[in-house]
Amino acid sequence: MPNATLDSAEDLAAVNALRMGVLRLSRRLRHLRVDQTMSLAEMSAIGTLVRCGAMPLGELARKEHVQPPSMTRIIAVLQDRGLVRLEPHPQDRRQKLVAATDQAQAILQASRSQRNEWLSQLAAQLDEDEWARLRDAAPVLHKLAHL
Amino acid sequence: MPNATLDSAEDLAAVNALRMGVLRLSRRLRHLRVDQTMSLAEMSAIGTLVRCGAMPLGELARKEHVQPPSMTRIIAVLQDRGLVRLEPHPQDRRQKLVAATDQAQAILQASRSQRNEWLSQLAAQLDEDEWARLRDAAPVLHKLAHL
DNA sequence: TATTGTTATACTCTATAACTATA
DNA sequence: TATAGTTATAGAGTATAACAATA
Repeated sequence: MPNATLDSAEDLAAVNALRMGVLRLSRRLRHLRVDQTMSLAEMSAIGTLVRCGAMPLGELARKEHVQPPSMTRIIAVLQDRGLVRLEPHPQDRRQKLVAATDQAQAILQASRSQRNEWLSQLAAQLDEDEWARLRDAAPVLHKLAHL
Repeated sequence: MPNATLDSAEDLAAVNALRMGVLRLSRRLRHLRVDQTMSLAEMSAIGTLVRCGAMPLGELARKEHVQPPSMTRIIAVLQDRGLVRLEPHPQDRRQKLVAATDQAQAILQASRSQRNEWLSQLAAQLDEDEWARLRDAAPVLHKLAHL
């Protein structure tokens, strides 16, 4: 059942905290990224490709909320590093299917221990209740970003 | 009591969702900002000044997690628009105290109805449980960004 | 004619290094 | 000598507009 109103003072305060928290955290994530040679946008694109499978460049751009020219550049970098490969679309020769390589999958896997280390340091300063709230909200954030 | 371990598969999955959700949402927030003429960094700086009161430029830069030269530029823009004023530090003539003006406070107030409208549209597509999770996590996100 | 993706170009935001003024 | 802030400069990331190839 959808939430229709959402106009209490508490909701508004939460919205502000959410906005500012996301902004500041994203700025810090930029500096704390595990693979210093890969940008967040590149990491995110690879993650989506691994999770959802190969798709045309335009569709990936829509999923990542960037314009097609921006995705063209992101993909060019990833292709140079052997993390994605481009395949012709079987029915439409205008389109290019972008697919993550095995190496991309391996990099995502390898970075997990580093992510874990960084996150543990940060989360050690949260209590169990705070961490549980983040854990519960993570999939909703994800959904919100796609609405 | 601090959370020491944080190494379960569920935790790792939550970390990934959190990272990606924050990244994507911050990208969308950039485009959905209420005052199209003001950047998120500018909004955030004003919010901090209104919330915490006047402070030296360097301290504001640390709070916002940007370098001093970046804050110099942000403040210059805000000063041109009459949203902050610079005052000499009473004890140390090297420092400049940055203070939000009444106009800045008024702008924050005026943008609230617009924020509400945008958020309502988005939140109408979440159910009550999802929205509650975001509400609970917002202050933790805020804290996490400052750790 | 409409659509997919690319190229050319410019803008925004941020950083580092070098500098000035003050402590 | 160390610190607060500024100026100059460069880099990353993204966008819009114009273009090419295909539907």
